[in-house]
Amino acid sequence: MNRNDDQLCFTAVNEALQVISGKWAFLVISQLYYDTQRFNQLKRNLDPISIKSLTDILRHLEQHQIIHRQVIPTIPISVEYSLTEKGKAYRTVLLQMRQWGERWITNPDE
Amino acid sequence: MNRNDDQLCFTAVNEALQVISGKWAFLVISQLYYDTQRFNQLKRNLDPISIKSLTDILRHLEQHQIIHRQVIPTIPISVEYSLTEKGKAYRTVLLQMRQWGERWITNPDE
DNA sequence: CAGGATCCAGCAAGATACTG
DNA sequence: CAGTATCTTGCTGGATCCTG
Repeated sequence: MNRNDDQLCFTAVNEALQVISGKWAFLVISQLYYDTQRFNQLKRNLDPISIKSLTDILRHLEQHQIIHRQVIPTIPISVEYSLTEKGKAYRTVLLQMRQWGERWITNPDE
Repeated sequence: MNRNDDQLCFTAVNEALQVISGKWAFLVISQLYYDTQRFNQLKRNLDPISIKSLTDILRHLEQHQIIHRQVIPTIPISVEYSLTEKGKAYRTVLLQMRQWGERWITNPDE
């Protein structure tokens, strides 16, 4: 590993940080990993999230192309949210966080 | 990779997220990776950070045992900040973020 | 040099009411 | 069902002044 491999690129890391900024982004991504979900389904699973917070974070993730929003023109309308490839790839970051967390929280003294 | 390897553990991931919450934590960790640094040295390198923001984030990282604070009783006093092992290990998370960022920002369409 | 204390603006996020 | 609109509050982060 040379110095370049080791350096952090501000732009790249910052983009990654913005994706999970806020209180709920990580949980939304977790929810969508295994299933496409509709709005109210997400709301139930993320209880006690407010409608506003949920819509805000969904818009945020959509702008960053982490999730895809598909409107299904039934009556009443329904909207499905799913992870994009970019969003699915983000899981490697979250898994690395989990690893670090487990290593240093569960067994902090080893 | 079985399902368990793939699942995100809320507590572990959340701890990892709290570490880099806020605007400056990531940059402080970057700064300290190669060198121990004193307060004003950090302040210069992180310009335009305010004194308050810097002290806040240093306290925050110290509480999470990411950095170590050592007072050196010279006159005037000087204080050295360095990464703990836990803090150094966090770099794997940031490097994973960099990788993801470079893959999906620099070449978003591949 | 390395902060502590105080004040304040701006944004995040919750509660509530309403709509196609 | 899936939101939008509005109001309100709590916290983040910057500016300024002060200190051992």
